[in-house]
Amino acid sequence: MTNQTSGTPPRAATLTDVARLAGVSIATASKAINGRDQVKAETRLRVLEAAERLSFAPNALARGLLKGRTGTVGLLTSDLEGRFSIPVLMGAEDAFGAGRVSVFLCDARGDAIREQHHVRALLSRRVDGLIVVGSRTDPRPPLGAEVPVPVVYAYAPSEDPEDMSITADGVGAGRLAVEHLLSCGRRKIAHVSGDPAYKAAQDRATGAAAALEAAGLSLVGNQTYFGSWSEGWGRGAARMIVEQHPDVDGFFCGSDQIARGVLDALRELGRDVPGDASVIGFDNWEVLTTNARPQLTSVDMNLERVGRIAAQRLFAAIDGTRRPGIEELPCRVVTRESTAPIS
Amino acid sequence: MTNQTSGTPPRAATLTDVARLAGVSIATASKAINGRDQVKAETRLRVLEAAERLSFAPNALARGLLKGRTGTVGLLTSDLEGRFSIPVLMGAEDAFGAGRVSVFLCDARGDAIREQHHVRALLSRRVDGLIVVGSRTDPRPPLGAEVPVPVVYAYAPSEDPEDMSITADGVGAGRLAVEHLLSCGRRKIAHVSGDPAYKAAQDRATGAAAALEAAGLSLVGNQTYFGSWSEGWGRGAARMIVEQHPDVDGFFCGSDQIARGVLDALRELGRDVPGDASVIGFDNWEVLTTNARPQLTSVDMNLERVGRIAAQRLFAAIDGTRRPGIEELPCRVVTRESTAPIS
DNA sequence: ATACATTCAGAAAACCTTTTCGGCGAGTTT
DNA sequence: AAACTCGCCGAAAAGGTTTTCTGAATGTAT
Repeated sequence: MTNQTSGTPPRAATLTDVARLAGVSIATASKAINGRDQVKAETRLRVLEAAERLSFAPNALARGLLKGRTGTVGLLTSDLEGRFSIPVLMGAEDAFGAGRVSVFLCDARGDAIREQHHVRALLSRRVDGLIVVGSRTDPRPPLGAEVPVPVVYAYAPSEDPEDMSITADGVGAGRLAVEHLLSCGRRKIAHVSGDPAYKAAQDRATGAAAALEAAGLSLVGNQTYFGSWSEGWGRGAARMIVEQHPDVDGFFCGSDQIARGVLDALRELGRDVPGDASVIGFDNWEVLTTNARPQLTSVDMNLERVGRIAAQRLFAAIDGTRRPGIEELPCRVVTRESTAPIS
Repeated sequence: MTNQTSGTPPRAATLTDVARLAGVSIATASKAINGRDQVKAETRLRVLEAAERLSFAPNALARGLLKGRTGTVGLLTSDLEGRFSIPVLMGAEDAFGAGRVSVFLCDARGDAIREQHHVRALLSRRVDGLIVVGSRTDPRPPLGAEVPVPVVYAYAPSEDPEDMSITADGVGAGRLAVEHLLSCGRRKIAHVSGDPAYKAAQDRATGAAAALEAAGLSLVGNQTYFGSWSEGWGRGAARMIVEQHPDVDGFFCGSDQIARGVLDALRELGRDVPGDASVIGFDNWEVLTTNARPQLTSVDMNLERVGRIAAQRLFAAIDGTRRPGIEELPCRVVTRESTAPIS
């Protein structure tokens, strides 16, 4: 009999069972198990043995009911599909797991109604706090004032500056990327980005322009080439730029997909990377960066860290230390073969 | 005042509050809210109004404690990193969300110790059931007989045939892929796969061989070309195969990454796809398939469906209807530009 | 007017744990 | 021997909900 349909008791062991088996009261059993004093060493041992024998696990519901804290949090994501939520979620899950907190996962799939529904369900389960994970860095409407527990917004900050938000520093990322290209000796740098409706795209462009200006330079073509976040756009943009500005020697791409397209186009145009031009991508998406030819340098937003910090802020808020405002975490450049000093 | 630090009561409304406001007993309030009879229509209305005013949400902990059912399940994944767990997880979350069940997410990161720890935590929270999601189709050791709630294994089946497992039909998938190539009129079909240590790789090879045999054919080179799941291997394998078997006209690839490599190599060798050869990938990973040139036909394992069905089976088991055994769900071919009848 | 059925509201128990407080017995002091 | 102190255990309450059962009030039949 390997499964639970057979003889095993359908009911999990309770403290009463343990106490009875150990021959003590439930009060004593509780104290023994929770390491309180007021209990003789020998008695404690008896209780612990009994608990072991019954594989007793204290009922977290009862405990939560009593203490007013459940040790659970809600993780509300707007789309699991996209690749940005997942790392944030992993970071948060990681941080909570270490703190004996369990995580409720809800996917609202970008639907406000569903989101409200999930919030209600989570509150009814008496979560101690909430993390709301978005898929873009554009600010989003807050959940509403009705929520009686602390809320932290991750990646997508809240529109309300009084809320707690953790996100990635897009402007800084743009600066970092360009500075990296500059440090490779590149001077004719083009910026191929995605949909200009994304705040992320605008921020990076701002940072890139700032870094160039600080070096007394400006973008090739005096503009950011906005388009879509796809390989196809990367290919098209690269061809166009090379034709119009044959002296281009650096590409800052808004995503790794775009960068893959740029790399492909450059190869087909007979331009060597990184010999003739350096290319840096964005997102540091392993499957794209390490399989590229050459392997792609990319900006990593440290999304797991965003998730971890969000978890920490939520912890603090639950303990009474609220720190309102938007916290922008720095990104980092992961260097691979596609960027190198001019040879 | 937009946040929860200010005036709002720190305590959520309770049934007692509602009852007091409505001027009835908590028993009556409970019955009114839960739609039981034994309550005059007019009274019910008063109670519901009061509940609304206080934005009352019944304490799920108390309810769970009382009824012995919490309406929660645990979703135990071995790695969130990999791209196979996520869709399964989404499917399950979807199915549960619709059934007013909340999901605890735990990532064991492939570590058995951490897994045990999470199982204990979940049992202590009195989940009604457990779904264990793996990242490979190789059977995995079961959780152990100690678990007093139903368990369903998803994607990675349990080694114990008495457990409930839902996975994808690898053999069938291999057959489907080859049949699709055959239906395009291809006769010289090569199979480029990944790490032969994966059961998935073996199963698909088995299915592919069977389908060819049924057509009186055999694989190009009379073997599956095993390697790694990477683009690099796809490129290398394609070059080798074209050299040794110039008449090859179909490639069944073990992953979309491999397929991308194959496509790249074929283009560089001057072979037109799908003119000279059809190429089919595996996993139907959007970012790879739709950005490929030409867009890549691929086998989709319907992983969301795997997750949904797992959730349904778990539901049934919780309600007492256990259905032991491994259930292999069919895959499907998603046709794009890279496969077409010989022109 | 009496016996009875019917409708609706409330009291109380149960779920399981934690914590406070009272009490009992043993050992110590004078 | 009396008065203490100290260490250890158990009774009981609290937390919020659901459900059963009792009881009160009203309406109906005789």
